[in-house]
Amino acid sequence: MSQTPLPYRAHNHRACVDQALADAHRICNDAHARLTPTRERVLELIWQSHKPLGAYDLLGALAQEGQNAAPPTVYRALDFLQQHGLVHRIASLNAFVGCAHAGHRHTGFFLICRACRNVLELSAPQVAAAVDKAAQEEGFAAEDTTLEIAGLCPACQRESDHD
Amino acid sequence: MSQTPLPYRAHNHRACVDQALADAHRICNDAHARLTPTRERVLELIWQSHKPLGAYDLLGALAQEGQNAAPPTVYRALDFLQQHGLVHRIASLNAFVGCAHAGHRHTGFFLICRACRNVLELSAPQVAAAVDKAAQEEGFAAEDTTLEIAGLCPACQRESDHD
DNA sequence: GAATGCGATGTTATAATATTGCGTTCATTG
DNA sequence: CAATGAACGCAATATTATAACATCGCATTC
Repeated sequence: MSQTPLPYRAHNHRACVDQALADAHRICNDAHARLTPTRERVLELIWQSHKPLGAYDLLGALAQEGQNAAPPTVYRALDFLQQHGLVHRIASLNAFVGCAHAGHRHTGFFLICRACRNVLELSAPQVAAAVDKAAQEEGFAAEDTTLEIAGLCPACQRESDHD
Repeated sequence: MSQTPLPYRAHNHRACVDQALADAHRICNDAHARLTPTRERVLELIWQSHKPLGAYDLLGALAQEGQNAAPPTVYRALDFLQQHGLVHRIASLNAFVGCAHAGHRHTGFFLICRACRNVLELSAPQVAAAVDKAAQEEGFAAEDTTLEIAGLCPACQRESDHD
């Protein structure tokens, strides 16, 4: 784990995918959950892309590989992966990304570049704390937080300066 | 209808809807935008419900009133209302709510009760600040923030205690 | 008053996303 | 090995959203 490489930073992508898969195996093993071939393949596709993938993107990729998959196949795999904290759903995009902190408790939080479509997952305790505090002041019992920030990543800001 | 409680607080609902419509008229007037009958009716339906309404809920309501509306009619009205800050889209629900702070600059932020489905919109500067800070630390230029918190409102927490 | 431009609306079709239900297969365990 | 339950295949359908193009009404201008 540690040192998780990020979209905005060059990294050895193959290694990063392998690491994610290895983590997933470990996590599922510990949870007595079955990381079946389809589930693993879906997770791998998501990590390979490193950008949010829609369910039907995944479906298309599986179809190309000869797996005769229907929508439920993909949605079930995604449900499983979400339940085990291996992927996140980005509500504002109807798409899925690999979880950068699988296995850790965290309130994820996403920076979504509208230009290059990369997504950076942060785990910012001070943000989570501010949110919890605001909720508590209303007597609200928070269970699940969706926090997605669209904008421009550093690289794409430079790009748009050139115009 | 009647007596639909404003999220977590009793209030005169008819007056609350009227107020929202009056505000909307003023805001559109100031912006030289046309709050046409369909747009106004959609906004009114949203406020009357006081809970998130889906586009097809609205479509159904319009149909019942004899308006022969197709999906684009509703989506266009919703686009207009969003652009003028009169409604918000709740990404995690694919639904729409009236904006509680129309006309004010704000980064909205929603507490969504999973039991009664009421939504409370907050404008919490300290949360917005924490989010901006975290984004800036990554060099990310934030443009649009989606912050939606699902959980249980105070009333529904008491309900579930009774079980 | 005809011509023009333009925002709003109507209409049809279709795209994109997601779920239900049911029967079958397969791994595990007793 | 039989029973169990999770996972999967498959067909159909539900839900959410957009594209493309025609039309209407109204203000401006000639």
